Amino acid sequence: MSLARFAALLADPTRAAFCTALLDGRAWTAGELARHAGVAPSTASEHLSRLIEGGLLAEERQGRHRYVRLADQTVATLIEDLTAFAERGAPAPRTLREATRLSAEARARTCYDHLAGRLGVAVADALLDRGLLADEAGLTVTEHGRAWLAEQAIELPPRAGRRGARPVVRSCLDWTERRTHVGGALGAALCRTALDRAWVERIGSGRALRVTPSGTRALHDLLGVRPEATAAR
Amino acid sequence: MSLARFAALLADPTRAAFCTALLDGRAWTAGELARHAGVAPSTASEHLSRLIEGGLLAEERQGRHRYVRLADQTVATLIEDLTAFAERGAPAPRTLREATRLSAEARARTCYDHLAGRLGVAVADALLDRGLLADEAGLTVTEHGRAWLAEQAIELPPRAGRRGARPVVRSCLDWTERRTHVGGALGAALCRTALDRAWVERIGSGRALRVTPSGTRALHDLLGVRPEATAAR
DNA sequence: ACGTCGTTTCGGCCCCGGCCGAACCGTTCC
DNA sequence: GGAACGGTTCGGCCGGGGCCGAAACGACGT
Repeated sequence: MSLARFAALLADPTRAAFCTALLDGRAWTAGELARHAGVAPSTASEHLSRLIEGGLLAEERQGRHRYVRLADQTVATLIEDLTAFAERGAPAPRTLREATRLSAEARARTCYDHLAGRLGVAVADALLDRGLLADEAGLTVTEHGRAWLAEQAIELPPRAGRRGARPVVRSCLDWTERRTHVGGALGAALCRTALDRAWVERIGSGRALRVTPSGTRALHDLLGVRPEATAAR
Repeated sequence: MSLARFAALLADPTRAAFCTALLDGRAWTAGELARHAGVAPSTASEHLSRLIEGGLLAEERQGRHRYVRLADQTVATLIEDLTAFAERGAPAPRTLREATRLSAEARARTCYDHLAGRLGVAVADALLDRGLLADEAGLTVTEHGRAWLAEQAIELPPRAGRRGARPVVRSCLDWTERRTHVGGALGAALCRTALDRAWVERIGSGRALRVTPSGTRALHDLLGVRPEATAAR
């Protein structure tokens, strides 16, 4: 596919809205996306087919539902990068609602399937500070780190690290912080754990997260993440 | 600017052709681009205005000429990334001309203002092997490296490394090799030196480079780059 | 001063593609 | 079986935007 044809997939407001919504890493149904973007179901259906055809989205049919999600992490990164570029130098948001959403996402959000925003960066820093990760020609999990993960009962997928599977740790550049945070299978496992154990919870239907009181404590006790790092300003 | 409006800039075959051509890092005139893309000068003029308005291109007026180039390195990276994504899984080129061009670009090419392709990766590896660069939380020039650059009379711009100026070394992911090569002010200086001293020369009007015999010798003597790394296959 | 050349502006043409509603299909629930 | 529901297909409408040619503009060379 040519560059132009590919870019055209994201060049429509409705399709762009779909992709932005899907950045939360969850699978949405066709109807949810249609309502979210304010178009008729028939319109949404055609858009989804094109996005899937173009390799940006993956679908999963269940009964009468059509679930779609971003095809993989690289798509999520690409869309975040493009958005960051498009929005650079953008004027301050004009509505309070918008300002609140942006501020919440800057504080803590999901980036496809892992943690981003100040929370994501703080966790990455903590893992490096404690020697659980090392930064030598790319991030790697240390021996110490493996032991810690086992201790915390944070499980990586069985095939993690094998040839062909997704890398265990992948650094991912954060557009709000301009800092790297932890992606890859480890990033996904950490995010899943944080949601499962109610360290964080989703705010509304978007990508923004709130760190719960017990989460604040857990992150501090386990990783030394300072509460200020993720508190509302 | 919204994601959709931004993507729309690249979603037109003519504008995409302009950006791809400009990936060679040089400044082209409006007329050259028009002929290159096969459109009327008036059409090209409108496209250029939109790309500049959108921050993708920078212009410089000289007399009756309008020179344009990519706005900066981040734009070049963005376009290379998008192209790589769009072309993933693309079938083998259908024409001999196309196959030749791709193979030449994979061997050695410019990426905006520095060296890429197998040549770029080989040079980056050589700099690391010889301890002229170190990879510690990002690439940095070592003491040894500074001395070597001075010895070779390869000059960095006076403000290099100062706050606000472009970083001295920036690793840049190569889409053909899936390996990092050297960008930033150092990458630009190395590329300029290689062209000035006729270690490499441009093939035709594109981004592809040929390593000259004296270049092969110089790269081997100075950096230990093996001739096979950049010879035609 | 005059012609040439690179570029820009404008008017007008035309097609691509996004949108909807209506009809249809398959699943689920009663 | 029938009704409700999510999703899809199709036909038709409509606007945006890419294209060109004509005309104008400004720089340059003679």
